[in-house]
Order: sequence, then structure tokens, then C-alpha cells
Amino acid sequence: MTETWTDHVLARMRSETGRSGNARRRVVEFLGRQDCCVSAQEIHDGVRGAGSRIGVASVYRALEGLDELGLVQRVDLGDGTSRFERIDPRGDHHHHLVCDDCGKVEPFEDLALEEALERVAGGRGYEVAAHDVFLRGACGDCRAA
Amino acid sequence: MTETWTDHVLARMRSETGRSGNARRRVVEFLGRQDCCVSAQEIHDGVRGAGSRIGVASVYRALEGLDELGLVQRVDLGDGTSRFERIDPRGDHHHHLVCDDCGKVEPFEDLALEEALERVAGGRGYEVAAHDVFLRGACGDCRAA
DNA sequence: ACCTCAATGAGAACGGGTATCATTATCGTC
DNA sequence: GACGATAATGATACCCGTTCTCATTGAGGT
Ligand SMILES: [Mn+2]
Ligand SMILES: [Mn+2]
Ligand SMILES: [Zn+2]
Ligand SMILES: [Zn+2]
Repeated sequence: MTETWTDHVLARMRSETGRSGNARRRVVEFLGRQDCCVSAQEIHDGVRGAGSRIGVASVYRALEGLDELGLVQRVDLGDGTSRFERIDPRGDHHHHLVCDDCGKVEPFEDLALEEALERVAGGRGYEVAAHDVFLRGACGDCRAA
Repeated sequence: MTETWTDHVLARMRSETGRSGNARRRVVEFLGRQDCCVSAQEIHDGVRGAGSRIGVASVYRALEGLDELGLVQRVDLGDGTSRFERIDPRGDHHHHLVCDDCGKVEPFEDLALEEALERVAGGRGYEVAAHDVFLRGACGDCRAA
């Protein structure tokens, strides 16, 4: 059986603080259902829409905690709102295509790119811990229109 | 003789609107002196420090116009403030190393990385117009400390 | 010099994100 | 199962970068 990200994270948080509240659990469960990044607002709306009256502050607190534990990644596209997505414990990871026109965001993976990034990381004095890549342009739909 | 970015841009804006105000010119001149990205606040302070009483709104307006003309690039590191840097008309371009610890930002170039990005751009339905790459980690100074 | 209208700057307004604090709920203990 | 300590929560005030508004200024054409 494959342990889901959600289960993995709930267990981790449990062992971390000893407590388990409702708001954090709902945020984790929601994130676990997403395949790419979502904004705090979308998380808040999503959880509320399902019937849980959680507060925005709790959403941000949950995200902050998850970020510190390396369970979630902040994605900043430059539109003024941060987005968040789960980090696969198995190392799976993707980058983002952003449509300048309609704002759509979709994930992509590319091994050759990862290898090139790996090589850049060396020889710069820096100890690189993470990297972000965004490709911006016009998506298929917007090109057609 | 090499035409500077500043001259190139001033001429371009001139031909674009027919008018030339003081605020915009000061912003362009300031950006022309920078080798990497700076925040709107830094631009405002920099220009004011040199004796011109320009307003913040004018800084943002100038940056917006330059961005639309593709003369300036918005750099969003995710710290809540956008930065801007000139785009070399000759195509020269760099990406950024960001220290998670002290916040320092420095540019780097890597040809192999650019080629890998070029290859990714194809075959995705997208017409990629630009890309951003950030490497995050601990800089030399912070690693030593 | 005069007119027109883009450009400007001060300050109000906006919005995502954070801090505060009274209330609620979880968990260990009895 | 009730109780107490204290972490978690949620409403809301607040912060600050950015945008909007509007009265004023000034560049360029005549
Ligand atoms: Mn990668
Ligand atoms: Mn590049
Ligand atoms: Zn994603
Ligand atoms: Zn730069």
C-alpha cells in the first residue's frame, strides 16, 4: 500500500507537536488533493466550502509550519499572491508553466533541465538547497483565441 | 561607440509618447546604473537621495511602462516586494542566486542551463516568451558564519 | 506667450499577509 | 469521565507594498 502525502504529513505533525487540531488537518487534507499550487485564499474557500468554519489565520499558520518542515513549497509567480503545493517525500518534483494571458498555471517535469541545474549548483560558493523555474508565455488556448 | 541601455531607453520612450518627464528619466538613469535587480523603494530612495523630489507613484508608473515595452524585467523572489532590472537589448541575461539566510541576491549566467531551458520550451503547446530561474541556499559568507 | 493634455506627486484606498488576544479544544492525569 | 494546563483556533486589528485618484505642473506644438 502506498502511504499518501496526507497521511505522512498528519503523522509527522502529530509527532512534532503532540497535538492535532481540526484546522490544520483540513488544510493538509485539502493540499493532499491538489496536484499543483493553490493560494491560501483557495485553500480557505475550499475548506469552508466543505463545511468547516476555519479562519484564514489558521490556514497561514498551517502553511508556515508545513513550510518549515519542508512538507510544502511556496510558489511565487509574481502576481501578488503566494501559492503553496505539497512536496513529495519521494523527491518527485515539478516546475511551472505560466500563461501571461489567462494566468493559468500548469506543472511540467524535465530531467535534462534538472541535470543542468544540478551542474550549475556546484562551483559557486553557494550551498544550493532548492531551485525554482518558471516558463512564461501564451498557453495553447490563448494562442488559438 | 556602445549605446548604453539608458540612452536606448530614453530614446525609445521619447518616440513612444512624444513627451519626456523628469521622474521617468531619473528612474531610467538609476536603473541603468544597476547591475542586478532593485526594489521600487530602493529606486525611490536612490533618486530622492540624489536631490529629485519624485513620487513613488511615478516610480511604479515608469516601471510599468518599461515592463510593457520589454525594457525591464520584474524579479519576484517571494519576500513580498518586487524587484526590477534592466533587460539588455543585446539579449544578455542572467538568473539569480538567493541566500535564504541573509537575503543577498546575486546574478549568475550559465550557457548549459539556457540550452536546457531552450529545449524544454519546445513541445508543450506553449509559446514560451521568458523564463525565470532562482537558486536558493546559503551563500559563502553565511556558510562560514 | 498661450493652449492642450500627458506627466507628476501627495495622499487615500486596496489587498495579501501577519500579529493580537480572547475563546476553544486536545491530551495527559487523576 | 471530569479536570487542569496549554496548544490551537478564529475574529479582527494592523502592517506595508502597490495601485488609484485627482488637483497641479510642465513639455511641446502653434
Ligand atoms: Mn527542479
Ligand atoms: Mn535564462
Ligand atoms: Zn505545481
Ligand atoms: Zn539580476
